[in-house]
Amino acid sequence: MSNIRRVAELAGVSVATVSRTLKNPEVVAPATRERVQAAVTAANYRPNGMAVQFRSRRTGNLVVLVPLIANSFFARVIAGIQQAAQAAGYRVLLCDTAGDEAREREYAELVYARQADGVIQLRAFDPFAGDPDAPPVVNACEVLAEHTWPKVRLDNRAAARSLTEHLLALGHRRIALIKGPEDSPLTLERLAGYQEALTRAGIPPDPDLLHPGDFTLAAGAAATKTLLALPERPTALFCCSDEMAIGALQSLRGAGLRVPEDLSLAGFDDIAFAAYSDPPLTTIAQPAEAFGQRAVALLLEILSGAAPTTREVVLPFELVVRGSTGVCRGR
Amino acid sequence: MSNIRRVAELAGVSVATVSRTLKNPEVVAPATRERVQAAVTAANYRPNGMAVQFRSRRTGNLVVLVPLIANSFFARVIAGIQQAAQAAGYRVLLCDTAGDEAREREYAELVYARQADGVIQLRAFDPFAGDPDAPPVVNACEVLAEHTWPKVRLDNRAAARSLTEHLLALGHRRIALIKGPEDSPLTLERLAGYQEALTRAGIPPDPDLLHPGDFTLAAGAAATKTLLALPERPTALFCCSDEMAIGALQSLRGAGLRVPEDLSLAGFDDIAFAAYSDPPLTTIAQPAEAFGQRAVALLLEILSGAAPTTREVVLPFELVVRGSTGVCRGR
DNA sequence: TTGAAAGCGCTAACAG
DNA sequence: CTGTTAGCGCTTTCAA
Repeated sequence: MSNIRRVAELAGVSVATVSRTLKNPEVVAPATRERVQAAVTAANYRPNGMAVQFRSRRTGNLVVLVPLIANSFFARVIAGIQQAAQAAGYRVLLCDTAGDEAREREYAELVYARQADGVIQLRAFDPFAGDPDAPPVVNACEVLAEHTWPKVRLDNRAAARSLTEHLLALGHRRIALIKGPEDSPLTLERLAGYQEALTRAGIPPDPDLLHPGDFTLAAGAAATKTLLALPERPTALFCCSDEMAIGALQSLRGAGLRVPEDLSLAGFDDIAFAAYSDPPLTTIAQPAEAFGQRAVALLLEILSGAAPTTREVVLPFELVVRGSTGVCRGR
Repeated sequence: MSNIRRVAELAGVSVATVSRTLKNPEVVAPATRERVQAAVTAANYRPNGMAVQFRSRRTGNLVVLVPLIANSFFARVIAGIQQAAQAAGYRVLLCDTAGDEAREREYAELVYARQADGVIQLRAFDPFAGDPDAPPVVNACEVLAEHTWPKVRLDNRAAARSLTEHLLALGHRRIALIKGPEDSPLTLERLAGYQEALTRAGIPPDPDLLHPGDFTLAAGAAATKTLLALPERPTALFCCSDEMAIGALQSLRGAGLRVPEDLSLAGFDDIAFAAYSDPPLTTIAQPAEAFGQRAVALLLEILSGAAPTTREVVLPFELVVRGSTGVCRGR
């Protein structure tokens, strides 16, 4: 594979002229330009990306830290990131952190090593904690409220409130909540929204109706079994992810309960499968791809050196009512 | 951020010695080594990755071309790739090709630009077609049979045959097949396995029972509607992906048909949702993560310059029988 | 065991 | 408009 010098020789010009022809063709005389272009073709020349990066001090890479790539929701976020990054000429270095902070730090190191220009963190964790010269980071999806990072988030509290109000409006009074992991900001925000709605409706909180989960199918199924064993069964079940709701559905069937006749069920995320369960799932739709796109936009803004115009983007959610929730007939 | 020169000054040695201390500590005198290490810490020095790559002509990056990141099956393959690459000190540049050949070529270009050392292609397409000095590629999942690339694949034909035989053993004679895209090798192989099983059972092929799809929920639902409208309805439905099978389930419910009493249903892939549908899905389990891991292993082998020991890895499948298939009671 | 020196391939002043 | 020149930060001979 040939280098710029060979092209220069072939075209009978200096390497500087070749470089210019490639980057700023307009400053090169048409005749010269054509000669250089012909030489480029003849030599099958392609600039050495490593040298270009090295020289121009810009990698064109973005590191993305994802809790779990295989998750239906994050997969869509990643698709959005991917698309926006590509459109802007950036590449995406994907790291499935699997909740492992060491691995997360390892990838974050790439920025120190100048292998990437910035980071998109999809989890509420700061791998650069306490570092004075931490690189540019944008925090999306699960957000660290107290941090100064630019954020892209949903109003999870309002969303959870909205869904809970929907269940209340159907006459439900015993509404169970299958949460995310105990310490996750997502969990806390959604729990707050849920409790807010109940309080407004004058319903005292019942800790028995709260159950932690980890957003997976299995967690939803397991939590549901526990909740069904309560002396006074809930009449509605609000799961903090659609996957948990689909898991819940299995346990409900196992217990011989019909949805929504015996018990209403709702999820969160509106993944593709939500519309295909039996019955289709009432849920909160999140604009997953938009999370990715907006995060990239914010990061590129920072990288361009412009004063950051936005510190926080709050994306809209939508309550999607399908067949899994219905009027409370119980007790 | 400091560079190697500053560390050298701080430690009172040459830059060469600093470099050696970092790469080959054993060739440096212990006393010197310690002085250098102290200087590295003091200066908070981290080697400039771009310079290292440039100099050593190795990027440590692998490009992965994925048809669709959001797909439940590919998400698992990617997780496997990610994990194996990380363990070997490689990073993954992920490209969601969305079936767009131009985009695929664009990412493939990264290798020419020395921004990546090799490519893992998860689709049956050669972005380097006709190029004499094409970079190292490993082809996994959907494989281009006629190509010389090392491959990691499933025996799709045997898998489809095995599933079809399962249906035949249950007494089914009219078995419909919802395929993948018409020209995909995956489709052709699975179709061949399906037909082989029918032929062995002495059942003449019926083109009406074949329907193309694109592996999505929506495609499964749509194809099923068409198949149910046939004058003589099939008694079993074999979908080439679990997502299509779950989509099919919706149309079957819509038509008032019970599974498996009125019609047996089977999928392919064994995604997590397959065990949670109603009824749970009979399917072919693929070792998705292993596809990724083996592909990385093959690629690294090539990159290391060793003579390639393996040209093809065929991974095992497993027929998982769940509740969606049952004895044929129809007609 | 260490240092000096020569680049890797490219870009970007600065002259001309 | 084009060429000369000086590196970017690091690795790696080659001598000492």
